[in-house]
Amino acid sequence: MKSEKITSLSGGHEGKQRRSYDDACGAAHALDLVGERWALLVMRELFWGPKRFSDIRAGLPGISANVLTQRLEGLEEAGIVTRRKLPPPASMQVYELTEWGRESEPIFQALGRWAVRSPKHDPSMPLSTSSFLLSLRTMIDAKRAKGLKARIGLCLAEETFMAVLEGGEITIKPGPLKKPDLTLTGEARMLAGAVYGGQLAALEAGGQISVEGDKALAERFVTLFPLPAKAG
Amino acid sequence: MKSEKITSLSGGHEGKQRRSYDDACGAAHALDLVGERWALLVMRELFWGPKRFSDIRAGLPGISANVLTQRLEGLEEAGIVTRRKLPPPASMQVYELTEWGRESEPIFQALGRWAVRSPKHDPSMPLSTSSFLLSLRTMIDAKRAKGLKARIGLCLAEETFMAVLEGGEITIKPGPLKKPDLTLTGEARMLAGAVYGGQLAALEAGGQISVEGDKALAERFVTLFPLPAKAG
DNA sequence: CTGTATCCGTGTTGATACTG
DNA sequence: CAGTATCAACACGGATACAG
Repeated sequence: MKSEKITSLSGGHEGKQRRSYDDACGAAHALDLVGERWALLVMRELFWGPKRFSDIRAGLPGISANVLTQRLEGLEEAGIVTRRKLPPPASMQVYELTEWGRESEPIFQALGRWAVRSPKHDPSMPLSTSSFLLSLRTMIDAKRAKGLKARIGLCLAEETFMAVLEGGEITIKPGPLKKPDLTLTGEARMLAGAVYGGQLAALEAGGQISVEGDKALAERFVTLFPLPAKAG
Repeated sequence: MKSEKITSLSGGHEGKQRRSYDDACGAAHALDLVGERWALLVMRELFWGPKRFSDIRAGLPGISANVLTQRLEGLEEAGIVTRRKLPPPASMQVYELTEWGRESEPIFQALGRWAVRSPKHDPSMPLSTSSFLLSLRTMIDAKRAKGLKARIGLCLAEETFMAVLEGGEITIKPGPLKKPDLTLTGEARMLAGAVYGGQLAALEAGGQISVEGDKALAERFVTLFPLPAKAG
């Protein structure tokens, strides 16, 4: 009878045992931490600030409540997510990434850069706000963006973000931006169509997105995110 | 009755249906492709050249034959792995990564760099040859290695690899190296102890690894791979 | 010897309904 | 809104049997 390959990652704590790869390889350990179904996507939804249970769920069509509960517990146990109760007036619970959790961004970038080259990738599926913002930071071409300095407001589904272009990088924070050079408004999928599908003019004409401010900047902005060639 | 969220990724082909996240996000698509248990680790085992079924299994303690068969089928279907039959004399089947499959290396690097900072990472577990080689390319500090040019033979568990240090990078290929500056021999876990645990001298003295050639180079080599600080 | 297929016990996942 | 309970379907891992 062989040993059961069930190593407790919870350190003595009498909670449920987790399946482990029992492998010293860093990548294998990463999968022990975030390799379960939905785990990485839950983290993705938390990248741009704390969220409530239901708001996380809204960005993850298909996840069920019990699975989200389990993933949040697991991520909290691993030190990737913390849960916080806002002070009494609002008195509600939110989840947010720890600092280390936020430092997982390169994982998403590597996954995204590689997978969009898949012959099977279908960009017409639903896209959450969080995914879209992450994709901008993933796909920006530093060479093309170098020398461009701009402050851009992004309004997606009732949420507002400030994007700052500088030194070939784009940084994004939640919240409104004062006196932006440009404001883009629309659903994530539509803005993705403008940025990745070259449909800026058509989508604006069709009213699916709105472009306020420096139109020339908008035209240039959407050229900064080239998609890599498909594999195969 | 809701739709079943079972989207065929196999395009009309009447094979098994796969569970999909139905999400345009690149990272989500990556998980559709390689998010199943063991999939990434199977890829890891194929990074340094074609392997047979049993050799893959040897690097993955805990995987069962039927699961490995399923993963290889899935990876082949996704265009990540191909199966090839060697010509009649040897007449056996091997699996290898496609070019696109090999380009997934940054995913392993991002996962590894992030996860070794986990408070729960235990480097004393088994380590496959493939993992160790991948870790060298992941952890090398370009600044420290810059200006160092060397050819190093690595002999791990009956397999030989050639590592070439140049321009702050290390490239690794299977096969023996003619007239290396240095040859390191030992099990992956022991060599890892030398490189990451600062145990070069002790392990050599204990006979667990052997160092042939330029000893000063060996001393310097093991300082090129600093581990990042733990999180939390 | 190298894989593949099938059976089976168990654990994980997900849809629905339900509770504080 | 934020989860819990329940149950059915599926995936996993072990064993074994089979095919080239």
